[in-house]
Amino acid sequence: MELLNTILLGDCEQVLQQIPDNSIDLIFTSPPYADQRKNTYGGIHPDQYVDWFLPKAFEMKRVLKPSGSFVLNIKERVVNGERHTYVIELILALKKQGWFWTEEYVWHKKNSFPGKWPNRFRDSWERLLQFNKSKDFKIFQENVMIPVGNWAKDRLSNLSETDHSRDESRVNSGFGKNVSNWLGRDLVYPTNVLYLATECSNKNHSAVFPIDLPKWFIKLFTETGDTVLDPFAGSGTTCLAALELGRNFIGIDIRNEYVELSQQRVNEKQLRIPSIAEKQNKYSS
Amino acid sequence: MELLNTILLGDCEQVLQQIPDNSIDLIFTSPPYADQRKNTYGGIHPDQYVDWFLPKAFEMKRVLKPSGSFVLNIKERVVNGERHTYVIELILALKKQGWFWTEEYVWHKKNSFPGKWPNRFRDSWERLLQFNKSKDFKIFQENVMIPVGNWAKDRLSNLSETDHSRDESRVNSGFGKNVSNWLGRDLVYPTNVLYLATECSNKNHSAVFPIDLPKWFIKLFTETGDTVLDPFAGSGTTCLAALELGRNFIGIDIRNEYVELSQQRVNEKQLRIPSIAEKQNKYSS
DNA sequence: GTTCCGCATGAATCGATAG
DNA sequence: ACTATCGATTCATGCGGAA
Repeated sequence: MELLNTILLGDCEQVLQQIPDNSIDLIFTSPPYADQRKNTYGGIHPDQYVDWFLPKAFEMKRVLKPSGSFVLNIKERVVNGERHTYVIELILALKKQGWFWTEEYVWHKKNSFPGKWPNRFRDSWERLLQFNKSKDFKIFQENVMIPVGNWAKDRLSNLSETDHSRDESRVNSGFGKNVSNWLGRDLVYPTNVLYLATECSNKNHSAVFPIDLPKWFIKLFTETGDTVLDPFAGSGTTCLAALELGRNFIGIDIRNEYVELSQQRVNEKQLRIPSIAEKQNKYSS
Repeated sequence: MELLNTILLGDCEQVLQQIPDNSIDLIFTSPPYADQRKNTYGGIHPDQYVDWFLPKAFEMKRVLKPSGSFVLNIKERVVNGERHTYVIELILALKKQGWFWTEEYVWHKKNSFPGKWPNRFRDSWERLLQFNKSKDFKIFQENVMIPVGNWAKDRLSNLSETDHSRDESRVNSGFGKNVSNWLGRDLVYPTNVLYLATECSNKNHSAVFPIDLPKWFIKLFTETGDTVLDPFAGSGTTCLAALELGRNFIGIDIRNEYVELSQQRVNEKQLRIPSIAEKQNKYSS
């Protein structure tokens, strides 16, 4: 498939039609949040969000393998003093479309957006909704195992560590660590809460989620050589994660500048790490 | 009101009718989870959960003051390999009943229930749904402020500290700490994720949530002398929390052995801490 | 090379002001 | 009255520059 390892320009509802049935192993995406990035994305009104999303989800369901998973990163915004219901309505609508709602993971954000309001605190978590076509989906739980809880203790006793102050501790689900360093230690399974920080000090592009987020689900739900799709690719973080893990990727975005940015980030990565580029060639057709 | 500071026996749908309109400042409760505690509570089938809950919520809405809040601790269970939708359907139904869905807090459990399943990880979080009758509800955000985030940094640079390994730091929302120790330090507001442990070492009763959970919301949404209601009191943790914080409480449970247990726990607390008992007398009518 | 400090930067929300 | 825009608020992170 010549679409592999490219970023495609257009509305995913149309672009997805180029992709064959049952050809994708994992869809990981963070769609534009309702009415949120009005300036850059057109802005979907909360009341119309479900109707806007459903036809796209229909195509996603078609291209996903029966063994594949669909992970949706989303959070409803506050409208008129209360949480809007478009996300939970979307869950019900996707079920009606034939998806199984397998699980709801939580991304507990280390650094949430600051602010103070009279009736609420800072929003420090987002949903990661897992949907499946079949109850018999691929999963590789061992791939995301983490060192047993007392790692912070070991680390802090080693005084040569640079930044004692950053306590990633037991709530950290093993992100950003080279797990191979922990071979020989006891590994345990993580939970359905992922505790990690947003990457906010980016130079040009503002990734809305850290790369460790798609990486975690790519490791959990796919094998080397599988294909990952992000129909709302944005700055291309999902594609980059797939590339770094030796998976194929397909990205789609409706905004030309983001397609170019994603392609550029991916190209840089391929050049910078030849071993990955070689791997990549091996798996692309 | 002679009902104050008692645990009442019966189905809350009926018992609540004894309570006057607009007389409760906070409802904090963890209702029986669908089909979960079948042996001890009768067990409500997931598909009937909303219908079962709604008439009770109607009475709760009647007794709650317009300035009050209703906090519902709940989590949907897995049915047939996927998350059941009764909780999100309940949110929609409560909105239709006239409640505002102000916020969804997350309880991120430090120590979640152990176990291993082939298609999911341990469930490490629960929902804390905040509903209101009015958008102009009482809230005292200062009461739950926590020490500023660089706690770990300050602490770790002080090498005389005994327990470096206890990095509860910023994800800990101040639970279990005596905040008065932090006077003079900078305090910041917490987020909408509460990170605390379950209490697993109970003697006779199995509390489904730690006492710090109701305490946090009692401090946030009520003042001394206000009245807290738990219509599914269970082992009485909410009532105990209210008592310890100098609030009045009303507990309701349908199971006689739990009413007795709650009453016993409350009595012990009143005897053990005379100052609280005195306060209590002052505020009960 | 390390450590420390300062600073910009966010999937935000509310209330006031302006059209 | 209803919608659109703008300023104030707030804090963990990661970067760069300085000691």
